[in-house]
This record gives sequence, C-alpha cells and structure tokens, in this order.
Amino acid sequence: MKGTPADQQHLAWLARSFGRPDYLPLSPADLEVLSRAGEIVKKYPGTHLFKEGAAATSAFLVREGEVDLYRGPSDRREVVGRVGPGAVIGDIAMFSGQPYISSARAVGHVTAFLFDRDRLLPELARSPAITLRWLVASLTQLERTQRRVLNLMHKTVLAQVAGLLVNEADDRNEVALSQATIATLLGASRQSVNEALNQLKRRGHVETGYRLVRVLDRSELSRVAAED
Amino acid sequence: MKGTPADQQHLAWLARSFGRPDYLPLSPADLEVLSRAGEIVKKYPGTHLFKEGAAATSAFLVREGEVDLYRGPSDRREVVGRVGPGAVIGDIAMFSGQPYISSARAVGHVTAFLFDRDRLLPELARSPAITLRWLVASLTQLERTQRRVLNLMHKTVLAQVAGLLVNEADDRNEVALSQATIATLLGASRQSVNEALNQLKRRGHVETGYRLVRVLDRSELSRVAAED
DNA sequence: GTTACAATGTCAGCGATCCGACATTCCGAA
DNA sequence: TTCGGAATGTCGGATCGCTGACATTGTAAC
Repeated sequence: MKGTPADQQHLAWLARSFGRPDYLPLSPADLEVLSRAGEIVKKYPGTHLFKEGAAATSAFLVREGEVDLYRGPSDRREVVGRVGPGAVIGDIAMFSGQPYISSARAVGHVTAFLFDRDRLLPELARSPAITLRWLVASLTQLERTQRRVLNLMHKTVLAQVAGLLVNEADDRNEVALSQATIATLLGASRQSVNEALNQLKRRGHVETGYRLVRVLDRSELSRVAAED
Repeated sequence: MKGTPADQQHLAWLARSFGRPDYLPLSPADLEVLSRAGEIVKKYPGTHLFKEGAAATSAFLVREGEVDLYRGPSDRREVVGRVGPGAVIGDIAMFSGQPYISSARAVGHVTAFLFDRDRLLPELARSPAITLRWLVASLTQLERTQRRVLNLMHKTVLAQVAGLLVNEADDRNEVALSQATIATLLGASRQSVNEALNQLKRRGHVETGYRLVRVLDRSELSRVAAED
C-alpha cells in the first residue's frame, strides 16, 4: 500500500471489487482448454501489463506474483487495488471493447496468462461452459459491488468496520491488517477507523494488537454492522 | 418513487445500476432462440415476480410494463429501482445460485419472459454467442457500477449533480426530474441537491423549473463534475 | 541493545451534509 | 375557478468524518 496518496485512499476500497482474489472465473482446466487463446507472459517488477486509456486487446490471468491497479496519471496515482494469483484483470475493458479503465503494474516478478481478444472469442464460442462460468463470476462480482455500495452509502464508519471484521476474520477470529489498511479498504481515514475500533474494544467485541484485530463476539459485531 | 421512506433514499441510486434500461443483454432475436428456456408470463399490478430471499430458480426479461425492485420487509420497504421493457432481472441470483437479493413487483400490467434456470442453462450451452453477449452486458454493468462508486465516494454533491445532469440531459438539454428524485438517485438529501442546483443556477450553467432542469452550458457542467 | 521506521492512540478545528421545520410556488383535478 | 397536494426554496442546529499535528508504542534490522 505504500505510495498511496493519503487523500485518495478511498479509491482503494475497490480492491474489494476489482481485485478480490475470489474473482476466479477460470480453473486450471479451463485454462488448458483456452491455451490457444493466448500465451504465458512474464513481467519484471515495475513493468506494466497494460495502461489506462490504451486499447484493450488483452486480458490477463495472474498466475504468480502481485499486480497493482492504478488510475490517473503517474504523478498522481490512485491505487485502486492489488490482486494476486487467480485474478483476472482487464477483461471488462477487453470484452466491452473500451480502453482500459486502469493501469496494471507488476509489484514483484509476475507470471500471467495473456488472453488475446481475437483468439479468445472464437475459443469461448467453442466452450460455452467456460463462457457461462465467466458470466457467473462477473455477475457475482456485480452483486458484490452493488452490495458494497449499500454499505458505503449510508453506514457509519463504525458499522463498516464491524462488517469488514466479520467478513475478513480468519478461522482464529483474527484480522491481520493494519488500521491504515482497513481505512484504505473502506475508503475512510485512519483516525476514524481507530476511533471505531476503540469503541468496539470498549464494548468488548474485539481486542486490538499490532497489525491485528481479534474478534471476540462475532454475532454482536454483525449486529453493529447492520445498524444505521 | 412514492412510498420510499425518506431516510432510505440512498438505496435508490441503485436504480442506476440495478435498473438502468440499458442493461439489455438480450435482443429479440436472442429471445427467439431461447424461447424454449421459459415462457411468457403476465402479472397484474401489485403482484410479485419474485421475492427477496426466495430460491432463485428464474430470471425475467421484462417485455411490457414496469417493475419495482425492493429490499427489506414489506413494512419497511426500500425501493431499489424501477425497470422497464428490455431489462433483465433476477439473473444475478439465478446464475449464482443464491436467493434473490431483492423483491420485484409489477407496477402496472406487466408482460415478461420467464427463464427457467434448468431449461436456460442447456440452451445457453447451445448458444455461446448469446452467452457471450450476456457476459459482455454484465461486465459493462459491472464497470458502470464501479465507476459510479468512484463518483459517490469523494465527490461533493455539487459535482454529483453536475455529472448527473450531463448524463441525463435529453436532446433538448432538459432533465425532467424533480429535485427529490435527483436526490434519491444520487443518495443525497433533497436540500443538498437544491443547494447545488442553486449554485449552478447562479453560475449560469443551468435553469430550473417545475420538475425540470435545463442545461445551458454542458461543457462547463462537465468541468464541475470533474472537480474534487 | 540501539536505532529507525512503522503502527497506534489522541486531540482540536473544520467542512460537508443531513435533518426538521416552515413558507412559498406550481400544477391538475373537481 | 378553486383547492389540495406536490414541488421548491430557505433557514439553523447537529452530526459525522476529514485534516493536521503530535506523542507513544511496537518491530525489526544492524
């Protein structure tokens, strides 16, 4: 998350819609079938997979490494999200025939499968099952984004934080994120998140540590998340 | 929009993502091909096409009339959108195998084509071109929703209003919406919208009338919409 | 262990927006 | 033409979250 201009953190909540790792339309088996629709590419750290505004002729399936998604000119970058293996990026622009809406840059060494539009479409026409799976994935994503908006529109930061903790807690009931990161994900300020966590702590619903929040009372948190 | 609890207006901006009439994945020709996947149904005013929380076994293509989309229990309805002919509803839930996220109720007399999940999937498997078109439509919708979020997150009401006017102005440069409706669409309060319109009026970018806003300087409005 | 950096905790001030309340204006139906 | 509901214009108070500033605490690298 470094380098994110503080005054534009908000954009990054989109990490959760653009870049959620569970946006996984394609299985390895699918990729096998589609192998003729593109090829493996390797990217060095800092290089671009695609740039905002360019004609979208390709989409990428990230296989190794992480990719940052940006918007805006390089001197005024707005980090939109970071995605890892399994994520498909650039497909929206490629399919709808519009320019890329964001830039994608390799964070470390990245291996990705590049889909070439002109080769992909015929292959998809031959594999309706895969197309259907892709459709389902995109609709799921759409639903998630819509739902997210409902939260962001009229929920207080407290409710948003509670909701995020419920969703993000692992099997040990822990969320290993810094408060600054949580703030970025929600599009709120670090201070507001801190204040919200304090409140939850005071009520005994969570404990906080360094880069860590432990969920003590999940059901109570859900209740808080539903308020407002 | 009547009956919308004032304190939940915000939900309704989703009219623009849930319900935009340009979410039209299927052409009449497509429907012809898919005719075996379901059948025509007619609904009387006030009856439901589907209800929130029910198992989603069908999606609907509206052919005549208008349909309201709700969320929440009937005593505390939150109008989410209203769609007309051409719109497809319920497809997200149907494809992802989850319960409907909202209820759909006929406003007037409605004719719709009901897709039965179990009959639709095989037909789609046989018509990859249609599946692909559906995919593209859903991705376009996803992009629109994401873009919308960017606007809503950190733009002032003034900028949002300006943006809406630019998008919504017809060929006579008029927007025939009440200020309350505009507020609902943007998830803002009527008062804030009024204030914003006054400001635009003072600057000479628009004129206002009864249930009407006339755009005088489109380019200037676009500039305002881009601010913040 | 020291040190540098990252993360957390806390405060005051400020701006945008929401809310409730009210007066005014417009439109359409009786 | 009159009348009632809908839409618009305008206030002041209250709230939420942001910004900027700073002290404190934790972590990891040397």
